[in-house]
Amino acid sequence: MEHKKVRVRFAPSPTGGLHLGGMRTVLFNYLYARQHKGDFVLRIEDTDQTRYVAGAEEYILECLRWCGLEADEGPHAGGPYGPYRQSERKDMYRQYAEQLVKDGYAYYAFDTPEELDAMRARLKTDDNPSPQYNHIVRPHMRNSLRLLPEETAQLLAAGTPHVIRIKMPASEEVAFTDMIRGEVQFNTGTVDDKVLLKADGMPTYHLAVVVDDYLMKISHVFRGEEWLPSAPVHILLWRYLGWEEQMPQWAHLPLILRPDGNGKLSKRDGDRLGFPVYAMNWNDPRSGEFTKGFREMGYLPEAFINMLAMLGWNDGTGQELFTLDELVEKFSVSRVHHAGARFNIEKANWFNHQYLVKADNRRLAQLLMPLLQEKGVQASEEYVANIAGMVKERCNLVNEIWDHSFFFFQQPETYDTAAVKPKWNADKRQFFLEWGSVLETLSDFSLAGIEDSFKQLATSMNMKVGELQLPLRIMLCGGKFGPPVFNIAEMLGKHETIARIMKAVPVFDA
RNA sequence: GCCGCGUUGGUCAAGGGGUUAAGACGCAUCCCUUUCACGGAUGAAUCACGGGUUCGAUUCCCGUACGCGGUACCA
Repeated sequence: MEHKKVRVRFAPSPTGGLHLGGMRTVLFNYLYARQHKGDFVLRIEDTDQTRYVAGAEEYILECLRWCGLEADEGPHAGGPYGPYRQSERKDMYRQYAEQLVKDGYAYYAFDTPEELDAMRARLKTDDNPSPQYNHIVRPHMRNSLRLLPEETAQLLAAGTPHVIRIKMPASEEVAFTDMIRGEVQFNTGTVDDKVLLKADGMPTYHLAVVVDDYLMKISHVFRGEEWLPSAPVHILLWRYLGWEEQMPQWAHLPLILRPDGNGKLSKRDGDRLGFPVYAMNWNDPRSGEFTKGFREMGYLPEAFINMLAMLGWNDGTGQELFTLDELVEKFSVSRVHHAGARFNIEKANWFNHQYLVKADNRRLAQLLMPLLQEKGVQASEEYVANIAGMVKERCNLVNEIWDHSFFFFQQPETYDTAAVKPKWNADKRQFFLEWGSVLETLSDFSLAGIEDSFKQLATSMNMKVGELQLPLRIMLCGGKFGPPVFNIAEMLGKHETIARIMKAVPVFDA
């Protein structure tokens, strides 16, 4: 068992956008697999036909691709343990459920949804708000445990709709060692008789995970903490199916919580608080609802991943910036925090800033192109790259580069005159007019050339350089922002610089 | 209700019987810069509560409180 090859899986259900928590589960699976030279499998858990959403699977694949966390096996890549969509494996599950019935670990239940509702309504009290179908109530329901064998046989023969439920022992301790939490124990008496096979012949999650993890030789399961309560069901299934020796090791990851208040982070929180929750834009074909994702908001995938990794894990040294390779090398399950972590968009922005500053300018230019096109701007990639390099350190998101550099692409329409007018006078006006003609004849329109001419003229006119820089900035940008002024002038080029000065002077005069 | 998992500054968190209880984000002040940012410096701010155990508990044990998760023919 210790020598078993590491095989992990990410098993989402294709029902909508992939959010933060899901992506972090992907990450941890990926890190563990790579670290142990194992396999990372993607399995689509689409056993609920009613929740199927067109495009969700492709969307998930694209999210993994964006982050560079692609699976080795899956519906997209194939592999020796396919098919990797549970809907395509439908026929494989029934036999296991039947075997469990035969072995006395499960039973047929013929209760209709209405009968189940009635049972719950009848048993519901303040002390027991959600009655379970368990060892206490099952003797009173329509199932093969209570019915005579011939009655059951008859119902079955007649094709009566039925499910197969696991028969949880009345009181047995089920314990296991969670890789993150250590010893965890449950009493089976508190767990209900989960449905394993639904009336439509599809397995539920509980049966499908166990069967598929077994068939796909999964060695370690990383999943959200919300699955912890159903772990005893899964463990019993492994045991009842006779596969306990092959059972994977469990690791229940802490949840990612809302930044404010209480509860698990949801898409709604993002909408309400104005930050993304999904990895990429998601357009729900059913509701028509559109949700913005990290990618389109201008986050870099490496920053996104780094941020996700630090949400619940750290290496103990205080280091916060890690490349994917470093994470692969340093990740350790024992250092995963036990408690849930509140998501903090400010910190996410800081991570992105770190990577944005380090990012290659050509790449930033390419990422920016769609936005520029949207703004109706035409510029060469080289020009955009230079500009991105100039302003990126004052941005958190790729998309913010525009907000800090738009004046490179279009002349100011309005000016922050309040910042210049109080100190605007004839001398300054004269200075800019003269400097304009100096620039005309300037052969060396380089940063140094521009700056020197500016300073020389200022000195010769007995004026303070510092007091002239702000007006110049406002002439060129329209306001008090942007990179160092002379850099802007250089980037704009001689003609544009002069044009902007001449355009602004009368505005300042007015 | 029941079951499970948690609880170190506003947030992410290190630490783990004796520490001035790291670091990061954010915030504040200052320096740099006649824009903004970056960078630098400084600062405010934390061991949920109550019992044990111990010479000594933030750290170990037990309770309590609080939070979260689960309690579907959803995953």
